[in-house]
Amino acid sequence: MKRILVALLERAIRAGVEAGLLPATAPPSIEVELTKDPGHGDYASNVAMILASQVRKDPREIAGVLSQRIEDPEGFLEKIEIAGPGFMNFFIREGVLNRFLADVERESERYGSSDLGKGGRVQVEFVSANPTGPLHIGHARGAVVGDVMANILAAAGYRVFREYYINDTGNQMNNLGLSVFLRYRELLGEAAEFPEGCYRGDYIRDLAAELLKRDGKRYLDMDAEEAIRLFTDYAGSAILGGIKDDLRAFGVVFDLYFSERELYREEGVGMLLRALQDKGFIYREGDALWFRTTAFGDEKDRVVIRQNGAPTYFAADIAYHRNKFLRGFETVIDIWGADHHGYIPRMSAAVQALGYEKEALKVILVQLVNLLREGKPVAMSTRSGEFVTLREVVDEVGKDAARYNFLMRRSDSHLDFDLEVAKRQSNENPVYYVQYAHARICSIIRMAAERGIEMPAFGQADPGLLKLPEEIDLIKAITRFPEVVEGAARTLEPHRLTFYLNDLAAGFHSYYNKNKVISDDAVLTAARLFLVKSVLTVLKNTLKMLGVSAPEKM
RNA sequence: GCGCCCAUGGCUCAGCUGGAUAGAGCGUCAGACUACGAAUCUGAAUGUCGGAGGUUCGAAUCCUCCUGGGCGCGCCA
Repeated sequence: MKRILVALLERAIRAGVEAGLLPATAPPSIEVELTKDPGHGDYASNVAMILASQVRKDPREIAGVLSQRIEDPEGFLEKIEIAGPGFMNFFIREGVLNRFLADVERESERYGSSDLGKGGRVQVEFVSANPTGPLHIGHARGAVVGDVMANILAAAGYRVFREYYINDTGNQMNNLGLSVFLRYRELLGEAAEFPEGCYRGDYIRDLAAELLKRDGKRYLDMDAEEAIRLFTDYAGSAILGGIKDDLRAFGVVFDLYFSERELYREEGVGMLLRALQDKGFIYREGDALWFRTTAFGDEKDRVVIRQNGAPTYFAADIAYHRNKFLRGFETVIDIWGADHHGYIPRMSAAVQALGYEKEALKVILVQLVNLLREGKPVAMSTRSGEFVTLREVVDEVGKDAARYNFLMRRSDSHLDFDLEVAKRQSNENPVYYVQYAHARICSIIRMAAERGIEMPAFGQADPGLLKLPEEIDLIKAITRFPEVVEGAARTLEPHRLTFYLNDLAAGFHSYYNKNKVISDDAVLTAARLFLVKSVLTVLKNTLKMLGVSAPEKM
């Protein structure tokens, strides 16, 4: 409906310009919104005021010109009122909105999808935690945000690819191998000092024990460096395997786990740097190579090759991002912890230096999660091994509650996650509110079937009977869904879905408590069943995008 | 010190990129099951949108300054 009104307004503006009643300025982007107050009609637009400010005329006069020029051959509109400082309020004729329920029936599980992305290829890279330990609660939020963002983009018509970057080289991996090796020696009775930077979690000891059981004590006789390398490989792949399992249990599946080691094959990083050097972005100062990121607005230049000849993390990351674009992605979305925000300018600089548009790289920052139990903070520290793992959270509160909770705030704001509240089956827990609406509708449909009432198709029901204010509101909410998905895709804000879902469920619950769907009036029953079925479809589609189950009973 | 983000009822947060009287949930108080599922609903109270200026028909939203918080400022990843 919104789109139709925008089109009508566009045509009216053009007509006004042609008639010489409006000057031919750049047409503003036309906005139409649902009204909050029924006295303002169903939809309202502020175009007249925008136009007025451009041409210095009375907005109400312009609104008058526009509303006279609006052609409405299909008779959507009851009337247009000009109100306040120059709003145009559209009153939709009774029975018109109901027609849009046919869209829901026709598109069914695809309702809400659009072709906004026009098949453009987008890569979403997320989680990307070092395989030095199991995923913890902090990673969980990024995992859900990335996964759902990918779902939203797919629904909005993009071809989406999910990727996990495995940071499997460098000091941290060495420390992992060393940590396991030290535990191994400890198991064999050798005293071990744990240097700074080592990992102390129980899983380290478990890995050491596995190696001991499998291969005995032969690593003791080996050159220590060689042994640590083997331990690193073993521990890294074992931990990565665990990470994959945990993610799968959380409903997060990647198209590709990309190993950083790939980048070093065939001198990939070196060649890239030479290419950048040719473009003049690399210079030598002292024994190090620097990247001139300041050319693109970074506050200082950054080292890519250290004095000791080793590439920095940044160097590898440049190569990785180039690799992404070479694979044909037009847009690359990275999901990072908010503490990495300072890294954005240099990554953006790198992308531009490689010759890509600044907008080709988008970064979603995800803030930290405060893990609570009954309102009290749970202590966390990776190094010491005291942390609540993703696996434990999923086991304790369940996938649905965990995922939903992580989407209840915009991702760049802090989130309190209370384990006790999340598993409580009460009104404090919003997942159930939505799932309950779904289950309730399923229950109504079951009841109808038991009474031998057939589920009507759109053509069989008389949607014109749906004229209660709550029914109109529900229909409006349903027609809003595709816009919500588009909005979430455009702004990269997955939390919009949970807010929408909550609204829709509230609308339904309220309606349900006031009105009977199934009654003696067969025709009315058919119309209402159709409405409720439409709500069900939207609930189901949204929950699916969130990766949350839609139970038929609970 | 410099840079980025944030500040909205008692608490936790939305606010559709400048619109009409700032909205939810939780908590509090008062109500609703002989009704398709009460994990639900209905109603009530609570706000100088951190403060001060500015931009304009119009500001929670944009600009400047101040206060208070978070984060970043490695040849770490």
